[in-house]
Amino acid sequence: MTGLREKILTTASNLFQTQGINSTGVDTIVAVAGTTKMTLYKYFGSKEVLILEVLKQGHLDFQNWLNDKLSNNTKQPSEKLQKLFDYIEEWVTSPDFHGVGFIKASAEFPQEDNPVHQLSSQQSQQFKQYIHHLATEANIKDAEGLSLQLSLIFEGAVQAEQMKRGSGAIKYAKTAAKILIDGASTQ
Amino acid sequence: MTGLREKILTTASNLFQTQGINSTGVDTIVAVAGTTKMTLYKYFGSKEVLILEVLKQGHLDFQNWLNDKLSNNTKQPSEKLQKLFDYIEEWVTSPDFHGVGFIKASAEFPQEDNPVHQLSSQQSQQFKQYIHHLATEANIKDAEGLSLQLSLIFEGAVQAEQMKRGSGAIKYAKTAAKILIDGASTQ
DNA sequence: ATCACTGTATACAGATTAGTATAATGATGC
DNA sequence: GCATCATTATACTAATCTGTATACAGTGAT
Repeated sequence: MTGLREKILTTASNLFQTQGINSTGVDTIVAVAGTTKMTLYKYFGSKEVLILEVLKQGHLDFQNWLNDKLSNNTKQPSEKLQKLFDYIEEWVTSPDFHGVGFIKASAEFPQEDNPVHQLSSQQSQQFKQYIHHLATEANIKDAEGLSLQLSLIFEGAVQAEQMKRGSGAIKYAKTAAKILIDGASTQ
Repeated sequence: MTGLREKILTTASNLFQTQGINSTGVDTIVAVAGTTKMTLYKYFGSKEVLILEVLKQGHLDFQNWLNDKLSNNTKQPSEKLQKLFDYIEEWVTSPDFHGVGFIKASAEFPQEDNPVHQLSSQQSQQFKQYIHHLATEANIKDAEGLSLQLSLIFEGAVQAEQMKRGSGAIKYAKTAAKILIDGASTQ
């Protein structure tokens, strides 16, 4: 049971979030994680691989958490959509919230042929599709439009919350989501 | 009439947008701008100063453009709010749109004590206040809430449009804005 | 005890970065 | 013709970065 790989992953995730990805050197990561570069490069062949793994892990954690919450606490499909932003608020305001990786990563790696950009773009679409899935299950007519709008609000709120913690942006995002969902439901 | 300072500014702005700020070296900027580092450092004391000037210029350009559009094409205050996102769409889809600086900058410089982060955070707030001003003039009751929601949608749409050009995100943002404005108006 | 394995420690290579020092160029005005 | 000024060209420093090479320490199994 090594645990070192995970230690490096979470350390890198935190540093990327607080210092930025490009501004965080490999030396800093191993120093904070309490290991050496040799070990890091054994588990992750390059810094780029490490970045990709951090993104994958963060996305997986979020999706699993959200899916569990919705599965356990709601029964009807329409309820899932309604409560979506309640759980997003819970996630964003939780003390161990360390940002949404793909939003920052796409800003730091804007070139479309870059693997990091491609993964974060893909994750962004994946999240939008998840909302789309919830919307169609809830019998929303314009599921495509609503899911795009809700993902816009999500990204905007996370961006705002990242920019200034405790700004309350997520609260207004929640009410905006409710309005848009109601509007799309009675159509 | 030098023009060199402006040439460096616009070149840097384009490169920051397409390649990222941290990924764009000073050597690249002067090479593309067709000048030398000596000249760049004469006009801008450091790369950080250059970044700040690029942000200031971009924000100024956007605000002037938007303000002129609203002043010339609308008469009643409520009309301004209604047409806000029409002009934002025009701005975002224009061929010389090179992104919204403060959104990317805050992602690349997440540390709150960083001057670049502070400026971009300040510009984000300034834009929100501008919407707040439009909302109060239009006699919106919860102007604070609506302006926050609209700025969320704005940032989300720009983020999405930056991530994938021509994604159509701005179209759905526009209808979302209309719904939220109407909801806040009849309250 | 020896072997295999994981991780440490440290030094280094090679590339890239921001920023500076110095000399040369070219145009303008007097 | 001469001085002034902005700009260029080029070389350099010093720091930082990713990634690697090498020698060493500890641990567990047989």
